[in-house]
Amino acid sequence: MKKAPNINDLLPHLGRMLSLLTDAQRASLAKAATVHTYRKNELIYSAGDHPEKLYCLVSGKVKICREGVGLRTQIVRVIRPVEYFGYRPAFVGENFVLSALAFEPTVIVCFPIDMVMAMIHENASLAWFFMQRLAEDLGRADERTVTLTQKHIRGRLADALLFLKESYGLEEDGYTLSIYLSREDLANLSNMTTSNAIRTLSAFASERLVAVDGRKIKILEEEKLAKISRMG
Amino acid sequence: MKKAPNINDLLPHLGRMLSLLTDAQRASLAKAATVHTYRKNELIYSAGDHPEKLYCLVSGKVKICREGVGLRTQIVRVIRPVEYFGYRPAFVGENFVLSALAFEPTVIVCFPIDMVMAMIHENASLAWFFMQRLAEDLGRADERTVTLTQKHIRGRLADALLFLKESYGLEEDGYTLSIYLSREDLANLSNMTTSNAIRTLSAFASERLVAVDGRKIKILEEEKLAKISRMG
DNA sequence: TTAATATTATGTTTTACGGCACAAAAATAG
DNA sequence: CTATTTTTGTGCCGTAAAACATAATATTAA
Repeated sequence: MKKAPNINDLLPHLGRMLSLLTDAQRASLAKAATVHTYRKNELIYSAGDHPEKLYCLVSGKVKICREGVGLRTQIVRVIRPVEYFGYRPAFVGENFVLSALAFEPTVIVCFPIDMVMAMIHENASLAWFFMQRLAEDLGRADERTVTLTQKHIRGRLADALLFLKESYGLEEDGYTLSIYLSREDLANLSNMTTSNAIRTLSAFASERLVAVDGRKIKILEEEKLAKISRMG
Repeated sequence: MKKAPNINDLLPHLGRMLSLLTDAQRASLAKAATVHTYRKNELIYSAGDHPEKLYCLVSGKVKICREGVGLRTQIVRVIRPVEYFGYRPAFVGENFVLSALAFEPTVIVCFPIDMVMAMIHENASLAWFFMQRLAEDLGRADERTVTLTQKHIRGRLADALLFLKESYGLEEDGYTLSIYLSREDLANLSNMTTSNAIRTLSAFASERLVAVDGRKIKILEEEKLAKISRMG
């Protein structure tokens, strides 16, 4: 039963951000909102683009990536429903530094970022909302830097697996990660080569820490993975 | 001519943050403000502490550090006058994750963070001020992760040197970094061992990219350092 | 002053991990 | 269905950088 995405249907599902607005503000935003759907691996925005929109992920999964030295891609963070993203560069008058891509079929609602910023300037609650998001992201970014620079391969992969569990949760069986990603994505998330992601994941599988079936990954020994992550 | 730090003398030097406040707000903050001086390497706050203050660096230099795996320290960012710091954890109800230490003799003005947060909730301009700081820091943090994970030692050290120039500037001669730090600090900033920081700095010196005299570092070939940084 | 400690410097060894080559399997196209 | 491309899986090799060892200086303390 597929329905065409309709803004008015989606508005009730955009989290508590809208509830922080005055009725007038909410009405203007709703009027200016647009809905977009993306296919697997489709680009949402690209590093270098001028930011015009505030993005809200309604359904699907999104990765925020950075091209590093010599085309080496890093997955910097991931977005789950219902989260807002893509606002940081606009706040500081920069173009996008990171790119956003859909992991899987995805629906996004966009608002004009200038309109949102104008509202932030006259609505401290709204400002507070985005401050908290930024503060959370900054905390995670600092954490991530230490993980990626100081932990060894096993620690980094264990970290990535637990991070995916935290971010997107498990399927009904209580074990299987509900995101299926390629070994390459897994490598980009844990800052290693694809070969090493494959190798290390196999090692985890033979140690019965995880069970792997294609792109399906079951987390069998969360505690032991957490320990590996802590030890480096 | 040494004068005891006096709050009323310092208030005019706390940047434009105070100008965003109402007269009443500014008066309350001024009343509650405290001044603190720190000696070289003295701890300002420590990871795990409960955040109670907003810190404003009036004079001196401060490093924000993180203890990683097995006591390995990273310098995550540095603070220059007049910058505010130490507010992120309070915004998200966490304890400090990072520690702050004085690089050199330092004067700091503190405000009760609860009072500041209350003002943020009713003053969108103030909120906007901190949002911008967070957005800038987040951008730098993402950038830094790529640098530290993907660049080789020479690139990372070149990066650190240019970063120090950006952050604290040069002395009157137009070459000498105005911050003098130990090789260990330099290593912690560029995520390498002290030995490698020493070795690589010596290499830069023999290539006439920098001139080193103890802890005094002259940047001779900024362009070439920038190139080394870009190349990885 | 001498002693003790911290910092800087350099050489040697070890190793984690990237790079590469090449199958095997799976997905996609024609 | 077969052909082509993409993804996954393994093995081997080279090397960047950590680990370790040990001086040679500074710096601080006594």
